[in-house]
Amino acid sequence: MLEERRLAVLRAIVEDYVATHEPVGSKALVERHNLGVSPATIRNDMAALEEEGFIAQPHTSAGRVPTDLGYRLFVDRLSGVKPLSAPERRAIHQFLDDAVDLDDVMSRTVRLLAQITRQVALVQYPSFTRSTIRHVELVSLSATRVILVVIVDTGRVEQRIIDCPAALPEATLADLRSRLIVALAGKGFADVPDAVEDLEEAFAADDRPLVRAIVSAVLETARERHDERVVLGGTAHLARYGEAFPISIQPVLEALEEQVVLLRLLGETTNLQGVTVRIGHENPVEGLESTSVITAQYARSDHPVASLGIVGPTHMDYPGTMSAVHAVARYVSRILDEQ
Amino acid sequence: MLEERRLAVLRAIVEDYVATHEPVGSKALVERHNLGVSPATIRNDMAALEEEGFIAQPHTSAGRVPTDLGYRLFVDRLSGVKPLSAPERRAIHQFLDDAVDLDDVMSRTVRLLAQITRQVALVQYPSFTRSTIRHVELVSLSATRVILVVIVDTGRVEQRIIDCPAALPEATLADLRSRLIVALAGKGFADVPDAVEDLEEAFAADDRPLVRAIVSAVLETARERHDERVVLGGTAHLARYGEAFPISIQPVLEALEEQVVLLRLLGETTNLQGVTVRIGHENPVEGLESTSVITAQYARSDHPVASLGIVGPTHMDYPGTMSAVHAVARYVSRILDEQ
DNA sequence: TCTTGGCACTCCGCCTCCGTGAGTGCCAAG
DNA sequence: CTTGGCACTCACGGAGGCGGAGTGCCAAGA
Repeated sequence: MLEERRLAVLRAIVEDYVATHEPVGSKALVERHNLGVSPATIRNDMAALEEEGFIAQPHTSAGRVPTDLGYRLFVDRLSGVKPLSAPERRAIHQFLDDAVDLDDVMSRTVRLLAQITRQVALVQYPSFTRSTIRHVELVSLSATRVILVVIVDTGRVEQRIIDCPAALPEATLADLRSRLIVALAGKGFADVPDAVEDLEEAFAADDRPLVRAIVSAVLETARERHDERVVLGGTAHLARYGEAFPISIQPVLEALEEQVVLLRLLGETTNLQGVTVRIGHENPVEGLESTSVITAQYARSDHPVASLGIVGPTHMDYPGTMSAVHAVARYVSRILDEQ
Repeated sequence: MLEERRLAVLRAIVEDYVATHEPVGSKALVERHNLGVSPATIRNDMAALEEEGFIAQPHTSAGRVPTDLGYRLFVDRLSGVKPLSAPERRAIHQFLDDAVDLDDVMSRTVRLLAQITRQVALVQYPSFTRSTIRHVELVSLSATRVILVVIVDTGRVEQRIIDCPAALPEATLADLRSRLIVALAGKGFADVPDAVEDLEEAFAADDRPLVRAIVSAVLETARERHDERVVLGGTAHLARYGEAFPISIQPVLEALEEQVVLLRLLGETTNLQGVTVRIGHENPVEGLESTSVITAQYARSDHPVASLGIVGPTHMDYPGTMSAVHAVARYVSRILDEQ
């Protein structure tokens, strides 16, 4: 009961601070939320909460501001699920249903997510490594150049141009193509090395260097996490918080320019009801200490294939943003299944 | 002689303002540049320059700041070419020589350009419409689904999945594939409609709906300026100018999110020694009134295929940035020719 | 043991005021 | 046309002075 009110106070502080971006005091708190006690009582609770590290004062005789720990507790135990508004649902449908191909789905998703959350949005392309190969094609461009095309069940297509060490007979190419298809179709990317291992032996000694060149290109395509492509959108939202943003937005923009960083943000997804929240210093990335990242995985045929999410200031509307991210991820999964 | 000194004064004002980002006064001017006359004389020149609209005062009794018109005159008549420094040249080589494929060239170029100019960089993918088709491939995924792959001489590969109205016999597909290759190889995209026009007639009536579906996909690929893809980098540089940036960076970030806007910026390239400069209000885009855009075309086999460039505040180092953009464009052309 | 009103205290934010100095325009003399 | 002199303007920065929001503590009441 005592403990309970303290949590209610923390919740109220988070909600008010997110709404106003200003330190919140005891008096304002009892006025806006009917807590049924006096400001003095609240002050006692606040002192306790501060002692425990959930809130802090920017300076003496100012109101309180939630700490990262405070937001964490809020997200874990205090925030209910805020259902999306009807217009938001409609926006999701309208936006994504018109997508014509995978590129389109990805770019529409990132714009959609940025728009409804009013934050920076990240969307990762379906991962190769978690997908299966649908088809492999070899097309000769010239005597010594071949283009390798790999088609994956999520709709992704990856190509790579191969320079052969010597002229490549059409017959050999045709043979290799059909063998590759047999060896790889339906396989996951992790299985590629095993699948192509013995391929070379089926060919005459003369052809082997050529075959080897092509096989190694296939292997590289599988190994190289070329797949891990992330699209970014809504960076303009960062500039919305003039001085209100804890620090300069420059380090944030810099961090977001690095594909590696984006992957790291989306990568480590520990599932909490499908949505992961990383708050402030919990982020594994330098420059994003004063931002929170909310991500969710999306799936194809119930197998997770990649993640999407948003980056925003720690003082964001967690319930609303979490359900938006969740909803978009689910809807993207549905779109992928339809195709 | 009189006219000449006035221009020298304008040049000095632009140079000082670009260096300091602070309004420049008559006294500081004679101190830093040896103009051989007294501040009072400079003041007369300044009054004349202001009258003509080349400079302005932020407020009474402040120094002068160049106007868009002033920068324009500076760029057109006053700025010499500033050669790149050795480290910059080296950076260009190191950065771009390692590129393995077109995607890699594009992403390296945008990072390079952002790094050496310290501005936001834009790089457009080689345009389909200005390229010729090297190869066309049709691969069946299932009975009714085919993937169309178009390979272009700049190294770009575009694919599209086609849903056929009925099952597609392998023989028909093979026939169509070879006819398409004959009809399209070596053609420019503008010629595609003519080239495929009569294709349908070679097939049996039963097959025609299928053929038509595929041909129209080919046409769409050619028509749709899907090609016009632009990559963006270095947005963090926008945040460098804290309050120094004329206005908020938000509208700039917003404008740069729109692919259409990026294309417009890169599109209208009126050649001035290979480099185009658009200053402040000369920009055809809302939100970029206080930025300048510097672009250059790059080529493959001496035919321009696309543009690249940078966006920065109007008070930028024009000579240095122009030669950087120019140099990178030329080097990208060279890389494309090598492949 | 918890709650509450009272009270003194702190300190940020904001306003005003004023001095300083950089910069200007004008003018008359060279 | 150039130059030094001069009066004028105005942004900027620091000092000072409130006002008010917010706190912590305490003693009394439930």
